[in-house]
Amino acid sequence: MVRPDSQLPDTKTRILDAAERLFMENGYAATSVRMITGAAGVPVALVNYHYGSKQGLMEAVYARALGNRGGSRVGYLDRLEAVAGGKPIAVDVLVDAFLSSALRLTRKDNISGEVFKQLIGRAFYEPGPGTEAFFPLEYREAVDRYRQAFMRALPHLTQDDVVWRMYFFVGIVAYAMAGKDVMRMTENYSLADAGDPEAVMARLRPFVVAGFQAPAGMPRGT
Amino acid sequence: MVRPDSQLPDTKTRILDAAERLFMENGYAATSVRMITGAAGVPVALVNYHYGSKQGLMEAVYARALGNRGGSRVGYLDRLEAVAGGKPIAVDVLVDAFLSSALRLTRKDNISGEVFKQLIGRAFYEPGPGTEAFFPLEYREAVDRYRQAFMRALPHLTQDDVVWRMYFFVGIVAYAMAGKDVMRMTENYSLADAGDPEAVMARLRPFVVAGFQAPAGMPRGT
DNA sequence: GTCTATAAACGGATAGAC
DNA sequence: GTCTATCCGTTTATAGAC
Repeated sequence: MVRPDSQLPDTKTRILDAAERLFMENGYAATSVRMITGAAGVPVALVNYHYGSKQGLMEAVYARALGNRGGSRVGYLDRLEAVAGGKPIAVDVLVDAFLSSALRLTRKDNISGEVFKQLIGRAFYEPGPGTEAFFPLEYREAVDRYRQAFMRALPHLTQDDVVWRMYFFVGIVAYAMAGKDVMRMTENYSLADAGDPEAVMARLRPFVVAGFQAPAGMPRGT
Repeated sequence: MVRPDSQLPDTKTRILDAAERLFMENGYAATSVRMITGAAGVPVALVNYHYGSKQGLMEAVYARALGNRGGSRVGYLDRLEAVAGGKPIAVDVLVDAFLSSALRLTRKDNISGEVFKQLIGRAFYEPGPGTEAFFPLEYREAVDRYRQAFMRALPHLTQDDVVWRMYFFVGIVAYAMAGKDVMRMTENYSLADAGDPEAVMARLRPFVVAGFQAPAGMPRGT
């Protein structure tokens, strides 16, 4: 277990690293165990030895990527509300907080921020193991807390309005994280800052904030 | 080829119907040819006979779903611009037009609107055959035309701003169409109108319009 | 056009030596 | 913990009868 003088990570970690990248690039079903072990330079059998099955490996990938973020997800919001002292928090602050706590990455592990984000984004679209298990449990509380905060900040909106707009917000973020950009927008128009998460957030913020602050949507020809 | 008195479609169409549904539900890699032929009630060999390969079948699914929409995609915008006579078209009208021409379905074929939408949405997130080939070619002109129209309507924005906001717009639509709703938002909050495309569009419109009209995003702490 | 039978390769998982 | 060899089911695709 202890190998302080080795250059490469141990086989268990190498498998996880390769799986993370390949699952992210191709998706779960289109990635074979042999592709993973081939990329990691280890024999196939080690996947089952270390992780039990392909599905177990996928779940380990998500477990490492999410790490111990469960607690810290609402921690930031807690602090904001403590400072606000009962008064509503401004929408732009909430949008930033939601983006940061959901996406911002300050890990000690060796996973890169880019990979993490695409991995999370993929969970929003691809059916398969690893995602169903923990996502609702981990995120449900955070979503509800933000919903309440947004409703306090936007008293002109109904709960349905707020939930829908959070849904759209999540959609934008997921697409920015995991989307294929099939219209080649960032390519055809050579958006210089496409690869920089901070820059994308800067573009995102005013769009989403204005969306939240928009008048309520008329349910039907009103 | 001609079977006017038969109750069921011919085998070629039945295969395409089943493939469309299963590819949509499970994704390309997770759907086997045998699942498709099993659902269609035909022997496996007919897939290769009619479509050459599994990939050919996938491409046929997309080809039928997109149909002859190529020409009509910018047709609506053409008419709007003719009516406007050189003056900018209002943002909300452009948003509606983009939604309608990209998503609204008035097909004569037997494909359902729901299936079509999820199929297109899936193209935005899943790597695999069928999508790369035609999407840029079919949509590039439309995207560029709308970009120009949005820029005329929003003179305070740079081209990068407009393209980014169109990108966010597409992201919302794709997520609303194909997303897994992994946070169970529409479920936990029992959004009554989640299944109704028109209702979702009504919720979407004010959010996106306000987002487009927002002040320009500051590239970095300005 | 339709079907059965089969080919040839690949999938995940395991047994057992080291 | 690591690795080779293998099992066995499933995969796509095809050959050839009807």
